[in-house]
This record gives sequence, structure tokens and C-alpha cells, in this order.
Amino acid sequence: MKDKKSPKARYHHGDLRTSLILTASSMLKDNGVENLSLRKLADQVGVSRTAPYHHFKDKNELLCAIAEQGFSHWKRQLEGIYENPDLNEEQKFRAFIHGYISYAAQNPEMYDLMFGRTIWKQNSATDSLKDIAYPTFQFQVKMTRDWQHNGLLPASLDTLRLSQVTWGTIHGIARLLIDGIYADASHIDEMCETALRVFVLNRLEVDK
Amino acid sequence: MKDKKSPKARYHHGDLRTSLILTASSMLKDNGVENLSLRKLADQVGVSRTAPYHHFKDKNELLCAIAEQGFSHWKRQLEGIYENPDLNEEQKFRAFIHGYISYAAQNPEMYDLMFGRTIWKQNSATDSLKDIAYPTFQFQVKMTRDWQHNGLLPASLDTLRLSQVTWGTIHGIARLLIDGIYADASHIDEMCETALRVFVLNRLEVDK
DNA sequence: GTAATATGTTGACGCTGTCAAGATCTATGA
DNA sequence: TCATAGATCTTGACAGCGTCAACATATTAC
Repeated sequence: MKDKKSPKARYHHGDLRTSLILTASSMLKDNGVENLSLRKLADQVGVSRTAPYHHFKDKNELLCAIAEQGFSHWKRQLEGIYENPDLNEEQKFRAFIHGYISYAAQNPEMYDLMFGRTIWKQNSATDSLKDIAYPTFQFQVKMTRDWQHNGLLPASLDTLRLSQVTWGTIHGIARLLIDGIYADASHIDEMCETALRVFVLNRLEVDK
Repeated sequence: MKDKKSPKARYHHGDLRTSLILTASSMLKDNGVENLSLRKLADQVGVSRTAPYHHFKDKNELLCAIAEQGFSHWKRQLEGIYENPDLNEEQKFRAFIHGYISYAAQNPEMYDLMFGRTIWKQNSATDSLKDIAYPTFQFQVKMTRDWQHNGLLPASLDTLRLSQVTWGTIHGIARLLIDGIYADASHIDEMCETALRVFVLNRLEVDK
């Protein structure tokens, strides 16, 4: 050790945990989960391959921590739409659908991590992730209930089932887009409008 | 080589390609794509680790071949519903939705392979797979068009967009189920009925 | 029957996640 | 102040993965 304290050559990193999450998020965005390796990540950050294990039990815990960041960002965005006083109920519903799909289209890898099987299959989500993810899911149920009370969505249907169906719809459209089954992102707006009309408008201006 | 022709000890397998697809499908069903390795597969079939490479260019080609089988089975099932003369249009639509979700719920790993990002992302589907997958997708568009003509679905909407939305809906519900975000399979029927009412019934018996 | 081809094998390479053991820095408390 | 405990980072090692190259053996074609 020649340099006493060159900032790059310190034995201890300082805030490795945060650096790992940040760099990993960036690598995720560029190349997807399937190309995110702990070794490349450690290399990028400038530490040895096993250093991350002092901050995350295993790779899954790192992925959950990244997803947490995503949910936090995501939840703020959702709430921002729902609490915007300048929008009426139908506009909120429209903004919600467009916002949801846009987020997925603009952050496909993060969306995949947040809502994909890598984390959720086989219950590998950490408690910490569940603590932020579950309330987000529930927030969607709450919005659905409100829209039912407002007459925007049919009040006759069970709220939980209806919110599963509405969420399923936009989730499914998002997945078709980001998984490359419908690669053409130029139709996003039209698809959103069609979904909207299926859920809302067809009930108001009855098809004759 | 002691035995002249013990059926287990032959140098050439006989129909390795078929055996690989069959065994791989079984392993897929049990453990998912993420746990399907060529080496374990070869071991199971009783050949060396590189033998599969004489029948498939790489792992992706094997996966595509498996998915082809899935699509073939799947397409027959779809057509069986659609061409059943004992069902009226609404019953067909209902059977289609229930059949779709049931297939996904009963064959989650195959469904994931057929409609997931492993194959479709980055255009890794083989031509052979596309030849069977694309017509299946188009068959859904055709059904949607017919249901529009029958008045079951709104004729005012663009057929392609509408079929993307209806497919998106059941695809999304299927994914939520098989990815473990909604693990509770006991609600499948209720979710299907809710989706059905959103698409069809709400338009007929207008919510008052 | 011999040559070409199809199909199988072993060896090797670089990549991966992760464990164990040891090195080095930081913080605690006597 | 200084030893020591704990946090953090390192190298070494291992098994598993997909895949390539080189070689062996069986089948097919002329």
C-alpha cells in the first residue's frame, strides 16, 4: 500500500451496499436480470467477487433490494396520479392505465424484476420487499373500490376480483410488450385507449 | 463392449432427438426452465453431455422445440373449443377464457416457456417455432373478429387492438397466477367470470 | 468394401454463485 | 492508550453451467 489514502485504494469501500444497489440497477437496466452477475457487478464497483456477501445473503437478496427501490419509485408515481386534484375520476383512471404501461415500457427490466417470476415464484421475496410491495398491490384494490363507488367501474362486481382483472389486463399488456411478443411500442397508446373503453366507456355509451 | 446389443448399451441411441424433447418436457414440468440444464438432461437420457449438440444447435433451439410441442397441443385445444357445435358464441367465449387460464394453471412451466421472455425476448425464437406460434396468435384475432360480428364484443373497436386487450387480460391473469403473485388458484373461476362480465355481460345488462 | 456422413465420446475453457479461511480496518471499553 | 472484538474485504476453492474442439464409432451411399 503506497498511497496512504487515495480514495480509490481504500481497503474499506465506505458505502458498498448503496453502491452495489446503484450500480446493479444500472446494469439491470442495460442488460436485464439474466445478464446481471454478482462477479461483473463487484468488478464494476471495484471490489472483490465475494465482497457483496457481507451486505447481501445471496443474489436473491440483492435483487429484492433493487426491486424495493423500484417499488418505492413506482408507488410515489401511482399516488401522484391518484391524488392529483386536477383530474376527475375518469382522467385518473386513464392516467393510471397510461402511466402503468408507460412505466413498464420505459423500465422493462425493472418492471420484469418487480413483477416477474424471478422474485415471486417460490416465495423468494424478502420480508423487506414484501413490506413495500404488498401495500402497493393493496393500493390498487383501494383505487378500484373508489372507482366502483364513483360509478366508473361496475359496483356489482367483487372489488378484489375486479381489481385482479383490471390489474391483470394492464399487467398482461405490459408483459406482452416488454417480453417482445408485441414488440411494436408505437401501439401503446391505442392499446391503452382500447382497454379503457372496454372497462369504462362501453358501459356508459352502450354499444348499439 | 461386452454385450453385443444390450438395448441400453448401444453406441447410437436410435431417436435421441425425440427422447431429448420428451425428457426435457418432463423435467421442465417438474422444475421449470431455470432448473433445466443440458447436462442433467443428457445424464437423464443416458448420453454424454455434448450429444444433444448433434440435434440442437444450442440450448435455445431445444427450448424452442419443446415450446413447439406445447403450441401444437395448445392450438388443438383452442380449435376444439372454437369449433364445438354444441356451444353458442357466449359459451365459446366463456370456454375459451376458462380453458386458457386452466391450461396455464395446469401447465405453468410450459406456459411460461411458450409465452415468456426466455424465448421471445431478443428474438430468439426459431423459424420453426414461429411457424406454429404466429398462426396461434392470429387465430385469437380471428376469434375476436367473429365475436365482434356476433355482437358479443363491441364492433366499434379495432379488432387487432381489442384482441390484444382481451388476450392481454387473460395472459395477465395467467401470469399473476403462475408467477406466484396471486398464488391462490382457488379463485381462478371467479376471476374468469369477472373478466367475462367485464368484456361481455356488462354491455348487455347495463349496470344501472 | 470403402469412403462419407451421422452420431456419439472425452477434454477443456470461461463463466457463474457461493463457501471457508485469512487479512485489514474500525469501534468498543478497560 | 491500547488490546480486542466485530465489520468488512481478500484470495482460494468447488461444483455446476453452456459450449467448442478433437476424436471414436456406427450407419449410409457409392
